[in-house]
Amino acid sequence: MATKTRARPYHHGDLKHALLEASIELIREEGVDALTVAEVGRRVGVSSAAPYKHFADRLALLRALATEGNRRLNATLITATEGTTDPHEAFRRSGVAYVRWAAENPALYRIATDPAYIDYAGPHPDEEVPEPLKGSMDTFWPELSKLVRSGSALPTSHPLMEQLRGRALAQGLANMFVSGVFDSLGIATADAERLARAITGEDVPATTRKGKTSRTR
Amino acid sequence: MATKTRARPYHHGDLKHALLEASIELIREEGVDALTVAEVGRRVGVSSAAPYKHFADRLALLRALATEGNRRLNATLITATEGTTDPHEAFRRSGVAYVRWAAENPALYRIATDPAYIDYAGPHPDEEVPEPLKGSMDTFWPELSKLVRSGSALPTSHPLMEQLRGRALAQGLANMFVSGVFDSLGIATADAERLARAITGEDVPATTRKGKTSRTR
DNA sequence: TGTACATCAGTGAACGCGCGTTCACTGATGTAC
DNA sequence: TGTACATCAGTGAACGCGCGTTCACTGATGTAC
Repeated sequence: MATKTRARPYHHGDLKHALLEASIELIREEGVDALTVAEVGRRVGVSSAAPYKHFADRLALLRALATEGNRRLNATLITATEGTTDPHEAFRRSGVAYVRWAAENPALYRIATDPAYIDYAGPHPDEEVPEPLKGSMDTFWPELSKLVRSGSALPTSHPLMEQLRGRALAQGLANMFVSGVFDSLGIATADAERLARAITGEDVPATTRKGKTSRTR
Repeated sequence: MATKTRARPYHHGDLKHALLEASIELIREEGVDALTVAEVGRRVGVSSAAPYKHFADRLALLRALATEGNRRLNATLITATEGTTDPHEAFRRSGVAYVRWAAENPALYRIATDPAYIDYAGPHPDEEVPEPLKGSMDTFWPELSKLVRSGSALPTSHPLMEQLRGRALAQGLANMFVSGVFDSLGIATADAERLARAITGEDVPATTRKGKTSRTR
């Protein structure tokens, strides 16, 4: 999709997509606050009014970004669980993948989980339905809602409690990465997986330092 | 509007404190984005330039807010663990208190944990040292940093891993509340504690609906 | 096949707005003698 | 005790800025006949 620097076609071709792409790059480089309609247009090499042909307003752009972020995150989770039949293992893998994705895409992760831009009750009527979001764990939140609101007992071993614990764990760890605690402590992003594994119940072996010649593969 | 008709004293007396207080109220009511220097001044009934006599710029105000938020959160945690000698129980209680505080102060919690406004390596040189922050768990992050960077093994049962797990759990759950998932599902903030307990390993009994003895659903 | 015309996707200038911040000022307070 | 003066805390007007958004426009494309 990388357009070569030939004489710019008078119509962009796929401006909407390009705008989203540029937005993602922008927030990655300069943070969420740097995202302005004008700047995104600038990056794509288009007038500051052009984006309004594809997004009603700034909020619509943010919402589209959130949708795209969730689409990518979800795709990552699905990929991570491929090849496993054990649901427990699948759940753990997706947790690790979740943390890693968040650590690698902090800005987009933030937008994708910001209630201002998403709607847990479903997509906004004026937005396209994010197909892949209708994943396997789609029923989790409604089920949890019903359980809690019924006022019934919440045994620790309840499947929903265990799933919630797993999600909270992953989200909390992801949050730590995104919030920059580790950065300011000098812990590399690459260690996300090690910590995630250790926390989710796997004994993580020592790394063979100095030269990165890891024998254990 | 003019608040009390009492002849306004020409000097406010404790404007700095009043500005922080007004800021907290403002973000609680209208969200973090609504926080502007001008609006805060307006709320206190003071000119828009007045705050600059106490805060160098907008960022300094935000940082002071973050510091104050952490001070309050930490005080809450300390209170929550009073009266227990069992460190395990103390840790769990502080986790529950953490989630509850975050659920009740979402906007302030956000600012207080935003890396843009805090510095995990210590307070900024131009800021006052937040005394109570030097709490009991002060050594956690440095210790974790040393452990991870040493590249040594990370057994699941390692005390630091267990503490990190607890923190991630609390932070994840807090995040869920702050991010509004539960709100949009109709789960009341009051249920924060029940969920937090269930997740941290306590079997939570059914609620006896006071006043609402409805079995009919 | 060519022509006419509707529609689409961008342009570029302009706007109003509220923000952060500065500045010269003034009214009140503290203090030295 | 009073007086003089430095310092402090707040005022109110003003500024430049960049943002979001609108608007009349134009160049390119699609389509009916």
